[in-house]
Amino acid sequence: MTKALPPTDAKRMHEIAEKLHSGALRLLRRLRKFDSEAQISAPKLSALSVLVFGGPQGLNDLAGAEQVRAPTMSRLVAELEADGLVRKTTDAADRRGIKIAATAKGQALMERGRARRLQHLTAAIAALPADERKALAIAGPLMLKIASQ
Amino acid sequence: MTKALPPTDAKRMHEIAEKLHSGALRLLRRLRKFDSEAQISAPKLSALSVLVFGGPQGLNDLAGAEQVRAPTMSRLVAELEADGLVRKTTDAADRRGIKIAATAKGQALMERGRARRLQHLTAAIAALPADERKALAIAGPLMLKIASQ
DNA sequence: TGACTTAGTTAGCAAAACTAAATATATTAT
DNA sequence: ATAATATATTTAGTTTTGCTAACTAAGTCA
Repeated sequence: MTKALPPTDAKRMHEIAEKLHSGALRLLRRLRKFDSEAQISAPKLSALSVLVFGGPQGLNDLAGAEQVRAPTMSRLVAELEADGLVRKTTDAADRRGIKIAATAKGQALMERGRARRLQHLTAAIAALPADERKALAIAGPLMLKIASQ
Repeated sequence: MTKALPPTDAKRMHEIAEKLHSGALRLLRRLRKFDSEAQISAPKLSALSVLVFGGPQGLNDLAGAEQVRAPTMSRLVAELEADGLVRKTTDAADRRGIKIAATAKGQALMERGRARRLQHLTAAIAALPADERKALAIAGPLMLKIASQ
């Protein structure tokens, strides 16, 4: 069952990608369980999260990011705005467009969930040997870099 | 703006956790955009994903994992079953329970999305310098380990 | 045995998500 | 100026989600 020959470069890249993907997926899925308050639906929470972690953006961009049609996102944003979690401002340069941004309240909401997740993740990391911790310390910023390419 | 003193251990752990968390989050959010087919609603896709990547399980476990009540999951599973993506078998040992498992069709559906995501991730990884790639190769399995604690 | 617990389902209902089509308004191109 | 395009919203409708309460069936306990 052991590999007799060294895998090709392409194979190795793919294997790293595979493991990274499933690792990230499973980790976040696990941490998600510690969220449990929020008082806000999944689609709205997801949209708010995009705004908090990805910065202010227009309606179509946000709809695209969330893979919904514009009217759907328009409603979600209106509801988030009614809850005081988001603010809409008309773009001065192009006055058809709006800029949707998370309010302090919206950021605080995401922050509370994030804090709970981080509490558990921090504990897990603290229990690791130093070399493994080191690898994770490098990997975090790297994933971010890949994500923003 | 530079740190005059070395941060405490607790602070370092927390910072690693922070970066890892946001890195994983942003990376997956980015890769998610390459999904775009599926033809299945988000709650169902998420449940199916749990089954494919987490293995067969009972209704209550699945409901817990997805943070929904049992009746809701019961219906979602029934719909997935009607689509041939999932199979229910009664547990021989405890005949109240059922075991819900993804079918080959269900696995294939997830696999297609996964393949598209991996294609992009592999390309990004291949473009990295060797040492960074190395860190990611270690981080993937590590995140998985943390997730399954 | 009979009472209790556990796993899952069914029924009925309210809320939410999502869509296409139509509309208002601003911008760009001819 | 006029037509075409782009951004966002409203309307009107369907579909899906998700809940509680009530139920069936199987296991456990005393």
